[in-house]
Amino acid sequence: MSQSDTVKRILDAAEVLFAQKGFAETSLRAITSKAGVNLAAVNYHFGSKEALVQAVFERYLTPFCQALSVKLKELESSGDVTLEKLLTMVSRLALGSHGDEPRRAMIFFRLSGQAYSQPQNHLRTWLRAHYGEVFRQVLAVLRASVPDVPPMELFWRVHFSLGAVIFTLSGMESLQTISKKDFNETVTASRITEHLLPFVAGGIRGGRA
Amino acid sequence: MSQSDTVKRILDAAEVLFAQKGFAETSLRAITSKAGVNLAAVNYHFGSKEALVQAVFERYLTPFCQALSVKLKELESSGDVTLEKLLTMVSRLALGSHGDEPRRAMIFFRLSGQAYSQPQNHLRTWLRAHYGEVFRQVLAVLRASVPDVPPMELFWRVHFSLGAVIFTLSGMESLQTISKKDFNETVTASRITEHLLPFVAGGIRGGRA
DNA sequence: TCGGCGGGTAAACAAACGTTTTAAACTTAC
DNA sequence: GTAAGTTTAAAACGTTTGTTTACCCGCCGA
Repeated sequence: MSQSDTVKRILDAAEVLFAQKGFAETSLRAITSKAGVNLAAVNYHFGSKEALVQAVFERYLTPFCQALSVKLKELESSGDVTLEKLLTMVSRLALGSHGDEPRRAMIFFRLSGQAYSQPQNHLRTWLRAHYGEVFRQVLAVLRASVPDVPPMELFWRVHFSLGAVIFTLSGMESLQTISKKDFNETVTASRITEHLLPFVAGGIRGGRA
Repeated sequence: MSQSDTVKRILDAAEVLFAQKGFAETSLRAITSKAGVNLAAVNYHFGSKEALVQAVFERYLTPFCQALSVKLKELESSGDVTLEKLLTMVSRLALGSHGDEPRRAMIFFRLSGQAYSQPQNHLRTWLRAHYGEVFRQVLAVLRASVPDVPPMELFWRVHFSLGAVIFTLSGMESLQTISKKDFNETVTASRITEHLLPFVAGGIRGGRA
């Protein structure tokens, strides 16, 4: 078994388990046994459990943010930037940039939800330090797309929207049950997004479509 | 030291630490040492750590839900139920029903955020079993207040709104830093609510105020 | 006065955790 | 072919965890 293979298998197992049970509740032994590698391999390749967590996010976010940055510049240079264009672009990227769509996207959202609701902010500060730049780029384009909304209002509405998105998508499975029972509708990430986009757009604009 | 005193001190310490560091990351030793009681007292009075977590929520939610149920009936019998009336009623209750306003409300929101983002759903199913009834009451009144919104749309929008509320309010402290720096505005729960209510109302109505 | 009983405590428990150490197996280069 | 370096394997390390045990104290009814 080559080196890169072991690293990849650890990351694959880790991201699934972290999304399923949380960071603190997932032991290295569970990860390595699911990955079919030795326990010591994690500390050998990553140094520590916390570094493994970061590596999981890194493998996810780095390509995503690069693609986002490119698409963002495309959109900006295209001339007319509307709120809807920006939102659909971001959501398409989040849902479809990874090959096997729904499974992977779901894991990504659950990880994000975990990262943000975790009280100790080691991970959040690390994320901000590494990926804050792209976030600011998106925010700048967003601001230009709704020039009527005052900056502070926009600041708040963005956070409300983020909450709606992450919270809903990371809790998708439990919603699955209710939705199936009450409305006989199967829930997928893209299905949710259809409902979510108008909600966010309306919220950002401030109740006036 | 009387019995109720020990139980109360454990609950007080536990709710603060749980909100600060999360359930899994808070040890019984940390709780008991903060509370100034013996380690074994937790298992003696509550049976297990999980039962303690439930007890913390129970002490919070039971009076809140009772008050909510009363106010809800008041509102219903008053005749004209508007969305805004319902939302301000709920938010006032959540913010002000506990004596020492901001500290306690913040802890409550952080605990809710933790409960909902926790992957294993022991806690969530327990909460639903115990307090789902009041939630359904609110939902019924809400539905009556916006008769134009189809049930399934409303279902989704409620969850989006819940996400916005819980996510934002449970991450208040980190927002504090940013808001202070960029806008020189101190963040309180009630201040957030001023921004949050129009956002939620707009979102529920579906972009049309 | 005695006996039991609920509340409280110190000490110990087994289990699980992240991490480190040891050595064996493999790859690579000369 | 052998030595150096890299990766895997198994075992043990020292902590920390939630929980349990055994004992002590003060009280109340008999």
